[in-house]
Amino acid sequence: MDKRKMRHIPHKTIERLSQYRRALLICQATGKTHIFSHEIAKIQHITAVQVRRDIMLIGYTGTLRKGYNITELVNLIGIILDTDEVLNIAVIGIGNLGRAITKYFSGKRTKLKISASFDTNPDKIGKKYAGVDCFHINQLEKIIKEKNISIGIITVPSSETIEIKNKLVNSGIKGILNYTPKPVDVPDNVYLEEYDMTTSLEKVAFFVKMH
Amino acid sequence: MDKRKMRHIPHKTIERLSQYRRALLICQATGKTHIFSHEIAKIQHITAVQVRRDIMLIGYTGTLRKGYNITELVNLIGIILDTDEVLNIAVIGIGNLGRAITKYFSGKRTKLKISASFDTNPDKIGKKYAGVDCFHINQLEKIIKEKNISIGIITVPSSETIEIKNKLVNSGIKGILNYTPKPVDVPDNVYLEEYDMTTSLEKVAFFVKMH
DNA sequence: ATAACATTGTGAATTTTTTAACAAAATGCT
DNA sequence: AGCATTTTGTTAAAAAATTCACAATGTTAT
Ligand SMILES: NC(=O)c1ccc[n+]([C@@H]2O[C@H](COP(=O)([O-])OP(=O)(O)OC[C@H]3O[C@@H](n4cnc5c(N)ncnc54)[C@H](O)[C@@H]3O)[C@@H](O)[C@H]2O)c1
Ligand SMILES: NC(=O)c1ccc[n+]([C@@H]2O[C@H](COP(=O)([O-])OP(=O)(O)OC[C@H]3O[C@@H](n4cnc5c(N)ncnc54)[C@H](O)[C@@H]3O)[C@@H](O)[C@H]2O)c1
Repeated sequence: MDKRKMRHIPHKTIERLSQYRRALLICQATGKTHIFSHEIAKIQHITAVQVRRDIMLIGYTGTLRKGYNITELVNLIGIILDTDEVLNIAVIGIGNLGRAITKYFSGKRTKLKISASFDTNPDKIGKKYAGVDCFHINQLEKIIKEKNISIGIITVPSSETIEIKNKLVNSGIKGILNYTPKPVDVPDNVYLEEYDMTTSLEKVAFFVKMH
Repeated sequence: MDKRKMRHIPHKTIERLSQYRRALLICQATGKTHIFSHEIAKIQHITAVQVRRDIMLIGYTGTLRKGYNITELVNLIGIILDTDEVLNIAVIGIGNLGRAITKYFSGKRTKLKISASFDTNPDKIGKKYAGVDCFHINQLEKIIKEKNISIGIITVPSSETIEIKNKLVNSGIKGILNYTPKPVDVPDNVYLEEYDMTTSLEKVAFFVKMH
């Protein structure tokens, strides 16, 4: 699967591939070797056609009446989503959310590794959280370069968001995942993703209200 | 804006309205009274047409060359998204993530209120987190009914997810926001939203890899 | 007063995403 | 072997979401 072809995979498919892989790994752990499109669909609350279409788009082919080989499919998704080398990640702000994230990723996916965390609180600096060292924020640029960190996750109080974003951008970060409720702007060469659970919750509230 | 009309608002617009409101409230706090579509667009990293289209869909009209009245627009979004009464929410599992969420919502939006939290750890039960009482999980059904809770946020270890989901459904919950990496199934009358940051992070990683 | 400009609102066009429909082929049943 | 069933892969159709294009019209500058 070359880069030209990968460029044509829709954004939505990329998201679903990540979700499929998680579901597949869970199934794999139960000893299953093959899975049908409708089984994946059930887990993800989507249609079987959608699953088959996504799998078709990445050029994988299942076996008729047997379904998809889980190991092969997982590997192929890995070829598309994962980098060749481990991708190093930093968490900025090791409060409740930062710790939840760090713990969640520790010793998990091989290709995504939280390699450092940063804070300003002297009680936290020098400690390890889920095995990850916590450094003072003014070491950010140095450590990012040293450890070849390419993604930063922002979990500081929102008053600090802009400053942290600037520090990350100045350190040459490639991608930012911003979990604070303060939207940021980044240069074109930095990929930005923002998430605020207020939106998820308000969406649930809206559809609850609408029955 | 009656319910019939609201049903025709696309899902994506609902999400963006929530985001617009957050951005508008921030702008409002700085003393601004009006805002242009391209200003909202800039904050949200989308196009101005998209903003105008969304605003058109909810039936609001700006002033030519002056933009949208922030207060009026915020109020109208409130009419669409918010329930009339306060909507009570429970957080199940008051670990790192549960506490981050509880803190984030405490004393924030008037219409969404975290009214109770639940855990099994005896050290946590009876305590308050960001002003919210923590109860033992076997009080779930009782408290949900007593406090008229309609949405549950699941933040327990993923091994417990299914059990908690079942307890919530049996207690008559209307909506579930599942933050554990274990996908769940719910009956048709319960609205479900799931979020796993692995997907966000893998998406960032993918686009970083693609330049 | 006039020209130049900025901004909204929206019909039409385009693009993206999802769904429907069904042929092809493997499996199992009788 | 023949038939019914299941499941994939894909083409075509439909639906949803986004963007284009521009008329309408208020504002500012001269
Ligand atoms: N996106 C979401 O859904 C969501 C949910 C909950 C919370 N949040 C947000 O996440 C952020 C963190 O929430 P939390 O509950 O973990 O808060 P917290 O107060 O527990 O943690 C913030 C941490 O950042 C550190 N910090 C402060 N200034 C810093 C700086 N300049 N550089 C480095 N570190 C700094 C603090 O010492 C603290 O450890 C907040 O902005 C909150 O609003 C987002
Ligand atoms: N969606 C995401 O992006 C994301 C990010 C980080 C963590 N997570 C997930 O969120 C969950 C919580 O993470 P965390 O770091 O807060 O974990 P944690 O261990 O700090 O918290 C879990 C809490 O649940 C409680 N608990 C255990 N069993 C329970 C039960 N049966 N009923 C009620 N409470 C129970 C524990 O006592 C603990 O307080 C995990 O499943 C984790 O994988 C999701």
